[in-house]
Amino acid sequence: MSNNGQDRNISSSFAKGLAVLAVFDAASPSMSLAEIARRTGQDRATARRGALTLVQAGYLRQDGRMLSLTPRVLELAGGFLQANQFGLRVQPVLDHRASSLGAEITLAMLDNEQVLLLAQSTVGHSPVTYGFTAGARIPLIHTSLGRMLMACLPSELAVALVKKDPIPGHTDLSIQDHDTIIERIDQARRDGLVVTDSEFESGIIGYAVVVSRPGDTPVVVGSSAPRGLGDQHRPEKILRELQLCAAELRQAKAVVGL
Amino acid sequence: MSNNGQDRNISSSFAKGLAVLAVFDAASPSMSLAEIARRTGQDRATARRGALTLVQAGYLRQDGRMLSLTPRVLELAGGFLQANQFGLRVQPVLDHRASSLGAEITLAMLDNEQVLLLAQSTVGHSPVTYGFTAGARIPLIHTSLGRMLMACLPSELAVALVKKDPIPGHTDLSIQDHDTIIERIDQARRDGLVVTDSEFESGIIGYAVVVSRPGDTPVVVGSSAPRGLGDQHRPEKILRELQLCAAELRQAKAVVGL
DNA sequence: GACCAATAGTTCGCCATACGAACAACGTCA
DNA sequence: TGACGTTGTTCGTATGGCGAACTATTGGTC
Repeated sequence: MSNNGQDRNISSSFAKGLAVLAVFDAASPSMSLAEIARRTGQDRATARRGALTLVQAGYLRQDGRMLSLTPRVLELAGGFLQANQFGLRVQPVLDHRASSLGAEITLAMLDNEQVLLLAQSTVGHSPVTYGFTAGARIPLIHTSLGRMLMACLPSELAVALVKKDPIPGHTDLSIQDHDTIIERIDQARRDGLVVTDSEFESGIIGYAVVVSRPGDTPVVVGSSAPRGLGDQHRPEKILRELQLCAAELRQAKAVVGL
Repeated sequence: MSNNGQDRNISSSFAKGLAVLAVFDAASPSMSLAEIARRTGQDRATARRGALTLVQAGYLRQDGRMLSLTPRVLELAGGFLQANQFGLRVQPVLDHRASSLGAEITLAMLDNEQVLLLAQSTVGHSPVTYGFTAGARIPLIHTSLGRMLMACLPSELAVALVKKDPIPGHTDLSIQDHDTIIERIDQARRDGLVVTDSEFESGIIGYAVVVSRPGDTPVVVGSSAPRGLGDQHRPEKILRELQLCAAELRQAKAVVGL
């Protein structure tokens, strides 16, 4: 058979190998060959070839039968971060604002129907630390960042995303109803900001505002604070600080063409 | 011919594709197909298949004839960072110490005969900002981090690294003589610390100390300050703070088995 | 510890797939 | 305008990857 659906321009072996590399995430930092095969849906032999190639290239490390990522994968991300001048243009803004605010600020965008964290400020004595880092992924539906990102999309796309999967419940305050969530997203679109309360982690209030200009790839910044802190952490102050942060990022032309 | 040197366990197409992904660095954030082919030493057609596969997988973005990395590559690094709990164990230590010190602190290791930056503290009002980020690479020979890393290696390995390439001169104070550099590395091994002056960037003094335990993969922390600052930035204080930082990282068991 | 079952890792013949020479499509300088 | 260097794309061929079959390892039961 001459051409059974495969594009001659795409290298399927390469794509399968990439899938092996991508399957390592926070939930499974170290896996056996069989596990990799299961998670990628590949034949064990195929997964093996991919993994051994990654080991030889230095991206994967083999301890007995377990495989895990090596620091070399950072180099791949480093290319992106330096190309977009994150160190010069993004991080200083996040850090400065976070220090005025006294809480972490996170920069995020949409990727693969999840929230992809791009950068994170780090102030010394933040009251709340999740341990999320750049490159981590968090859910769309029940986070302030995710809601804000969906609000940047055309309405029908956002609706499709919400209705796509059954909605999980992270806490007992997680909104489970499709229509209520869509309504919140619409409101976020009108307001240009989002506040969520205890929907992803109990007792934590999440805030988010838009960074990107309408039409560009959606990018947002957000922050979180435990419920019931003193005057200093009033929602208005946090949101104002986030707006300032977003404005500075826009001005620095830091997030163009992501 | 049955087996002309190729290992049946390694997928050469995958390895070539990875080379395409890895060729994007700070110096060339956006490249044409022909340029990728040249830099990877691959045939243009091969480079094209690799690049198109990366585009389809979402790691590369095509604007006209230029290709550049997408934020999705961060996800790969995210897996590593989360697996090693950088957000929880490393970043807070770096940030806290950096804030006492009033200067950035960088965590680094050896990769591919260069210094690979693993993590970087971020204090709001640092006097000196290079804009380096995690995943960036800097030279071995003329940086404090690099010298300290080489000092962690068996002597003959360090010597081999120094003698391998002709030594570039970044500034007019860069040491150009093989033997002098080897001597400095030996001294670093004895002292457990390194100080360099203006060898990589003029007017900047670099400091570095070891984090890893002897026998483990070498990991170091370092900092830099412009020459001629006030009392607060005396070398002793910086080195003491770095030693504290290294001790805390060891205690947090944060950098085991990299 | 001997047995078995289930699961994990590895080999090898066949054929789908990736290689690269050849071709086409731009630019661009004389 | 025509000749040339450069870049992107096609297609026949041989080579490298697929996966069924095999072997090794783990873990549970008597």
